[in-house]
Amino acid sequence: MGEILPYLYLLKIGGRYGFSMTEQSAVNAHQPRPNIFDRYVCSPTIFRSNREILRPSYIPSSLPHREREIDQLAAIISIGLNGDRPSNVLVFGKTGTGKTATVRFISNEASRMTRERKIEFLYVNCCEADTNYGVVQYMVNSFITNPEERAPYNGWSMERIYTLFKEKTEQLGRLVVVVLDELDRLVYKAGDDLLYNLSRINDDLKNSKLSIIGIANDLKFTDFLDARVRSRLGEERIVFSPYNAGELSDILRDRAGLVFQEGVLDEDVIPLCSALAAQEHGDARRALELLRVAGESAERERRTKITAADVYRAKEKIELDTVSETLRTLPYQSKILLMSIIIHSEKRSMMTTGDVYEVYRNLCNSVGVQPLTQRRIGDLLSELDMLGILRARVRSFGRGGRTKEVELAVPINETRDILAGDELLKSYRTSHARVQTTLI
DNA sequence: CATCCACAGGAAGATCTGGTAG
DNA sequence: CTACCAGATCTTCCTGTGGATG
Repeated sequence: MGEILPYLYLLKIGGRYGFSMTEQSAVNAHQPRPNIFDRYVCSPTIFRSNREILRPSYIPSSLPHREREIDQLAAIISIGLNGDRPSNVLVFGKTGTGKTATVRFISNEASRMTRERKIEFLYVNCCEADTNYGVVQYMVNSFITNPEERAPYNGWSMERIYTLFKEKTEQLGRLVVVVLDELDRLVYKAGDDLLYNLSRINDDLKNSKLSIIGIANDLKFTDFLDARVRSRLGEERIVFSPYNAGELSDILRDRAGLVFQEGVLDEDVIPLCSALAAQEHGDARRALELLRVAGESAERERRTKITAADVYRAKEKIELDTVSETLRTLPYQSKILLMSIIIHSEKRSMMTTGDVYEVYRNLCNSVGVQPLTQRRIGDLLSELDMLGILRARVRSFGRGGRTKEVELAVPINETRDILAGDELLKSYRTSHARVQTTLI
């Protein structure tokens, strides 16, 4: 019998609580006695239509400053409308440069081009389906309408699910364009086996053809591909450059016109959102988010104007929300580790892997959890560094050895509070005093 | 200039999870 | 029930190393 690890159960607690109020729930609000939601369901003073238009999932009817890229991609895909197989394409660009929007735009256009659909687009986000099996399973299931026939999340062999995918593609009898968004993530995590198979699938297909559009942030990910895969996949390349502040302003103005009531935006709001987002590698997604959150905060306070101050506040809110969401969804062991770092930070802000590990072991003991090995903790520290929660850099102290120097990169008190909101708190509160004494 | 500390971090493989299939 | 699957997580074992120090 395997040992039961207690953290598996404790981990379940403290999940996500964020309920978002939908437009529909507002409809049921008129009742004889005052409803608690009344004061939130105010008259439309700020937003005039669906604020979803400001979310990244929304595909607008035109994409300003992406005409060249749209042309390039359309030229490639149009080959498919004549019954031939378009080249595989790799699309590169930083987050929020309009890669996904452009590809989706093209796929929408291609789909309504002819009455009988000649091209079937399969969109897969490789962040959500982030394993080879996961991607194929997702693609197979998007062919299947009957829920009882859907492929399971696990249990099947890779070969079985891949064969089914080939069969389904073949049955379709037309061009299938597979869009693999965030492809670099998949390759880093799961290698290029799937790409190898997909890129030569046409050898086995008679009635159908398959093309691949790979979307990636990182230009260098192709270095990790097998040479054959690299040449087959990168038949065409399109690079999206970041938007500059002026271009971001155009995008924001377009969308703001659709979403906001006339005259609610102070004139410096859009330039400010654009400037802030331009600092972050021209991320349109960020610019739109700033605008939306600023609008929501003005609405909540029942004001009729959105000001620059709202934008600055939105910026802070977004940053804080991102961090606290990351903290809340951390695995249990990482939370214990982070708590150890906080405990140590109260004495000294800089620490080495060895320091952290000692505190961590003590904390595990007092909480009653089996501690992980130092090797593993080293990896977890690197993960927390990647998430931006820590700063961990490798440093040599000569004869003092070579180690990671670790420092907390988020505010200590807020972080402790968020971690303490978890079940961990109960153990931590009771054990805190003991841990403190064992440290000295 | 060799030594040596305190790890870093790669490789391989064990263990566990949540499933299918016979 | 057993055999098997993919993937996540973690351990064991290992070689490598920057630079202060004797």
